[in-house]
Amino acid sequence: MKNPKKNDFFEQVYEVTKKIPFGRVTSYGAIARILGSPQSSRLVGYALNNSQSLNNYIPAHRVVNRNGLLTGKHHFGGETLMQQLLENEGIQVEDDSIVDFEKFFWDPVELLKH
DNA sequence: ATTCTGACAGCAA
DNA sequence: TTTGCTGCCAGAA
Repeated sequence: MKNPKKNDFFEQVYEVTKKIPFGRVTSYGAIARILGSPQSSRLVGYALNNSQSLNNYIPAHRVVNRNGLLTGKHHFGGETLMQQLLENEGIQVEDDSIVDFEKFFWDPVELLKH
């Protein structure tokens, strides 16, 4: 995934998101950071939004903001769909916020070290 | 070509 | 502690 010049930013976001382990979550900022643009976190959310129209399965529900808040839940159709997806993976969600967020947080930087 | 818009993050009040 | 403003950068219009 180290090919910043030819790969689309969006595509890189998808790749990282797909590699989020089951039952783990990460943040928009973490993804932006791993792509070399720590301040493009907004673009990450923008990309995930676009990903819904793709055929690829992208676990976008595993991406939340830095506080573990389900800021993008409204883009999952229902009001509780995103939450249910997370709970289905064993992640507790309370008041649109992930319980023990730090505990489930997965930093994409893990991909770089083999 | 120019303007507007975010599924964010950081910092100032 | 909570609320609000600002920077960011790639698409869409």
